Order: sequence, then structure tokens, then C-alpha cells
Amino acid sequence: MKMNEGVEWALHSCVNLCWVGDTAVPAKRLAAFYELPPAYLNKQMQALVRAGILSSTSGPRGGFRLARRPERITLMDVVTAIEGPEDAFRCSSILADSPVGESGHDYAGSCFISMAMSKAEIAWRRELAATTIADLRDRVAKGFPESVEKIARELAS
Amino acid sequence: MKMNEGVEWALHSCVNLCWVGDTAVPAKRLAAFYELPPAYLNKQMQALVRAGILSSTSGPRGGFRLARRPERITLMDVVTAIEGPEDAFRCSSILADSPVGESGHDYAGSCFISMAMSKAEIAWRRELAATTIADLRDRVAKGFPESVEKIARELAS
DNA sequence: GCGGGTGTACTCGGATACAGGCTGTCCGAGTCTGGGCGG
DNA sequence: CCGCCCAGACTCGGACAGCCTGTATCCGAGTACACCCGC
Repeated sequence: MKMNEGVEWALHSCVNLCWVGDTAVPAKRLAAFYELPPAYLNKQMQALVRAGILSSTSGPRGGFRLARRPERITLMDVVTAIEGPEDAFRCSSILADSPVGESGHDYAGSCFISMAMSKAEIAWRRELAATTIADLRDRVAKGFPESVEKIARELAS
Repeated sequence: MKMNEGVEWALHSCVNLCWVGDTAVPAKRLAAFYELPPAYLNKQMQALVRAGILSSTSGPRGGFRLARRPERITLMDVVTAIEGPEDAFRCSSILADSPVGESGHDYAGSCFISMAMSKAEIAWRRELAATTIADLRDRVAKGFPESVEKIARELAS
């Protein structure tokens, strides 16, 4: 169970986009900041666009920008955009194939094991939804104020 | 991010092993209960043995049994045994390759993004650790008492 | 000098290869059982 | 009748293929800019 590496890239890039105001930043420059493969980061950004987290512009002076205020973007939004909406644990209803189960029945909501695993994932999602990109931005601004200007300059060049 | 299917199999099998007392049940019979591939389930059971959750016996009348009381086995233990101890989100310290980072430094404990993701995973793990195999066993006993005897008989045959 | 048209370069977006891990299978080592044999 | 020995079968354990998702890349469609030409 390994999370898509794009989640980390997407989160870092979203926070970075907070510092450049409303100007669009191309994937190439976002990738250069962390020395990431530009085309692959572009693929991840596309997922964020489809999820309505970013908006994209083509052509010269184009690129990506935040589609809404950072206060309205949670970590949960970003994770879901990259990983998809499905839970990590998926009840395959093996009970349906057992002597004590009913064939063809969906046990995702009734099997105690599935319910316990779902409860844990909900706790995880709740925690992710409680933090926003703005929270991260503020922590960086408070903890490393000297970096902010440098990031903005690097992404603008 | 999809969890190993063996986790579901292992959890079901652990609960089932609660009903047979201290007798060993071979992987072949555990697998037959859910019509699972026997050799592959055996592979997952091996992981539980390595984690000290089950004990195994070779030869006729051999098989797997719980290595300790179900009250002492949490869902977290089983998940860790199958999936490994690593977190789903792994900080790759991309900050170290950025203009504002220190090359070679490990940012797993200082990067705000990594910290936020870890906090969510801890909530998930805490929830998993709060439920034991005994809890699941009791819920089944309370909710489906007529199934218990049937399971025990099926696994003994 | 000014406006319009065109060419160019830039960027996103999706289609296309490559790799690693999960899924599934097979065979060998070890062990317990059960029956046969000898005392 | 009892105890020992041996053959057989059973089970775990690790080594070996196949597939599917994540990783990485490339090329085409669309667009905005900048330059050039004509008025």
C-alpha cells in the first residue's frame, strides 16, 4: 500500500502556487523547482485541473494557477484528485462465497471487518480534510519567512 | 493507493480461527471456506506467522492457529504484518533538491506537508489499533450466532 | 504612426512505452500419523 | 498383547512466472504573443 508519489508533488506545488498571486506558472517551471520530470508533473497537474483545484491556460504566459482560494482547498481534495475516490481497503465480499454468506450480496456495508476498516479510513480522511493549503502556506510563512520571497522569485523567472 | 487484498483474507481467517479453539487449521481449508486460492492464502498466513500473530505446524493435523489471545491482536497488527510497517505517504524530501532546501537533509520530520500527512496516518493507525480480533469475534457472535457453529464445523471437517 | 495579419514559440492534454509490485502457482523440506512387525 | 520401526501422506515454506497499476516520456492541438507589412 504505497501512495502515489504525485500526491507529494501536487501538495508542494499547490503551496508554492500560493506565493505567485494570480499569475500562471507552467509545469516546466514548477518541476524545475524540485528537479522533477516536467512531463510527469504536468500529468499530475492535469488531474488537479479535472478536480477543479487548478485552472490551466495554454500558450505563452500560460500554465497553472489555483482555481479557488487556498482556504477552500483541503489535503483531502488533493489526495482524492490524484488517488481517486476509492478507499484503500475494498471489501470484495468474500463472505458471499462462504457457506454462511448469501451469494451475490454486497457485504461492504454489513461485514464487520469492512465496517471497521472503513471507520479507520474515515478517521484518516477527516484528518486530511481538516487541513487546508492555506494552513500549510501560513506555517511556511511563519516558520521560514525568508524562503517565501525566494520561492516567488524562482517561480516567476 | 490500493491495499493488499491479503489483508481482507487475513482478517477474515483470524476471526474464523477464533471458533475452532486451539486446533490447527491448514491453509487449504481456510481457503476453501471463501473459495480462495489456497497457495496464495498460505503465503499471507506466512506473513502473519513471521509477525507472531499466528503459529504454524507442519505435517498431518498441522496448520495455523492463533499465537495469542484474540484480545491481544489488533487490526493494526494484521495490516502491518501484510502491508509492512511503512506509511502509505512517504516523504521523498524533494525539498532537499529545491533552492530553499538543504541538499542531503531528511525532511520527513520537518516538512509541514510530510507532518500533516503523517498526522492523518497516525489517526488511521490509532483507529485500527483500537479494534481487536476479539471485538470482531464478539460482534459476529452477537449478530450472527447461528453462523458460529457452522463455521466451526466447516473448518473442522 | 497605426492597425491587422501571420508566423512562431510556448503550453497543455492525451496517447504511448517501461518498470516494479501484487497476484497466483509450483515444488521441496520437514513432520506427524498410522499400520505392520517383532518380541 | 505391547512397543518399536518404517513408509506414506500431509503441511508449511520459500522460489518461480504473469499481469496490472504507477512511472515516465513523447508528440499533437490550441493559443497568445511579437513581428512585419500595408495603409
